[in-house]
Amino acid sequence: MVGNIAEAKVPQDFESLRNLIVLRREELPRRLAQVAEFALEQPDKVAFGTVAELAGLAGVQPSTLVRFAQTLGFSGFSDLQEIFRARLRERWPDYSERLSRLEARAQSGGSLALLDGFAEAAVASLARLREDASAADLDKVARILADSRRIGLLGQRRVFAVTSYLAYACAKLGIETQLLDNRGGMLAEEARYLGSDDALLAVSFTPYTPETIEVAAEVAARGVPVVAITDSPFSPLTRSAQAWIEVVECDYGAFRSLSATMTVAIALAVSAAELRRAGKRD
Amino acid sequence: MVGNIAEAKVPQDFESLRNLIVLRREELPRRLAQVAEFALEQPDKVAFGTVAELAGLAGVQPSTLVRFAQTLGFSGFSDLQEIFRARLRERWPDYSERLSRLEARAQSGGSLALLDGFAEAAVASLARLREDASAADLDKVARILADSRRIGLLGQRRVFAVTSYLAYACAKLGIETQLLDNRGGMLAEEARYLGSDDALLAVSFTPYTPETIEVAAEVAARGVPVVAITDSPFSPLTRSAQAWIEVVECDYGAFRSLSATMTVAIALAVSAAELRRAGKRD
DNA sequence: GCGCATTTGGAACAAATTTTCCACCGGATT
DNA sequence: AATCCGGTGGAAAATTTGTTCCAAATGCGC
Repeated sequence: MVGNIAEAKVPQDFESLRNLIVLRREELPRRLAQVAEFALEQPDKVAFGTVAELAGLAGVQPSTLVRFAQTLGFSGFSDLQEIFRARLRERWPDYSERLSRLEARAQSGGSLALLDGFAEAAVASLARLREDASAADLDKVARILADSRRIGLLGQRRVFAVTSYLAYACAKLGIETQLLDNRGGMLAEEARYLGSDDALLAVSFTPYTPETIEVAAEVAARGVPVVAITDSPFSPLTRSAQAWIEVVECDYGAFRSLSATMTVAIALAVSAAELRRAGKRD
Repeated sequence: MVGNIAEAKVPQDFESLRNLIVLRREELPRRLAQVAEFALEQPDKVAFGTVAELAGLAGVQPSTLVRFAQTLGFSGFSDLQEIFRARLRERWPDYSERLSRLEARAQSGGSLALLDGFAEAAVASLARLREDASAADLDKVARILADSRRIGLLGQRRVFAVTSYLAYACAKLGIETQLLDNRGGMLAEEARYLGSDDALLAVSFTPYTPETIEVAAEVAARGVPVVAITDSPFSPLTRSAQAWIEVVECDYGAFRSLSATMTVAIALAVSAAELRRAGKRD
């Protein structure tokens, strides 16, 4: 007989697994207790190792590991290991899963549920942004923007909101901008006035708007510094850009959040303004 | 022959692996490129999954994964995977260490610190939104928007980003809109075309843009339903609006976040679209 | 439009890993 | 002191997993 029939349920997350192990530590036989200690001391190793490796590290036989898992109520060692792996994977509590659960709820109801969903997606995007943001990239982009006389702002369709917001913020910050808004279909002409002492900030996400890509490429070819905010290193924008920032937004339903992008945008604008002020003082 | 003999060396850490993949993305055949994108988008999954699982997720054959690894210079998929695992292992130094790193970079200044600050403000705004949002108000506004033939979108200066985003989203959702963008200073004239079977969604925050207030009042006086997103019950917009939603954004430095407002906006648009669809079915 | 080279899918194969099984050990009980 | 019983080690079995191979498909240049 393995384990105690009375034990309510097998733990599904690391927290409860840990509690269970601590609780039963006393009553476990010698070798199993040895495994218990090892597991709690080296959870990272447990997540990655094979049974044979871990058995070696813990100083027991492979079969003991399996027995240990079964004593805890798992069907085998693999099931137990999955919990250790999930712990590593879910650095911040699994957002994709929560989002899909929210999506289910939204079917049933009302605009509040929708709001919840979009808010959740926005928070997730922001969390991911803070986790992944690279200081080097941000500084590089801000530097280029700060050193330019005037900044062209290029973003069509969904991200036009971002560039128009930037146009407002930059105006407030005393940075000269030109919002390339494709008014009258004159995007290419609007971009023509950017010179090599100016800069272009291009924003585009999948599916990339062709005009944005083309104009960015054209401008870059003319020797104007181009920087970008985009969603993947494979984005066609990265070919034209001297520096770029990667922003991955989470979707909810058919719509993607814009919060992380807006946040990056405003941070860049303020950062560039500060660099300018610092530069002027010299 | 797999890969290019000339390629100097196989990457030993995630950073250089990432660079290599980005670099060679262009010249890779279709399926291998597909794997490349998947790998960079879901590095966590790659770290733990088996070849078969990952092949399923990436939408390719198991053999393609192996080929991908070999093309990059690894002997097989397992070698490649080891790098993804190492990344995950090193990523979790400690929880406390990560927190202090966040603190440290806030102190250190630079654009990362700014980004953190703005992200923090955005998250706070979103949290507050979810606390305070009233289902009744949301539903009422959505209802009015759903019942209108066409929606006028009014928002100047800082919140123009919100209305222009709404114009995009509504177009996608099949809702007819008119973006009142004050082009050529013709705001009042643009608004004149809204009739009593249309609706106006006005957005304005302190300090309220006078034109927005005036146009909203004028339109309301003509019997056009007006709804609003604003920041206080005392906002002048609430006088003209049949229903409104209160959104309080947090500032960081001199700039206020827009995340909560954008989130409310998109939720309203989708909600209105759903109500319309439900209505049409009757 | 034809032939070539490259890429792709899928199945077969080999290696590795997990799990099961059983004999043996050691301590407690009668 | 004999016996019983849970615990343990190790090896064998079963399963899973990574890799290789080859035929079909695809794209490309002539």
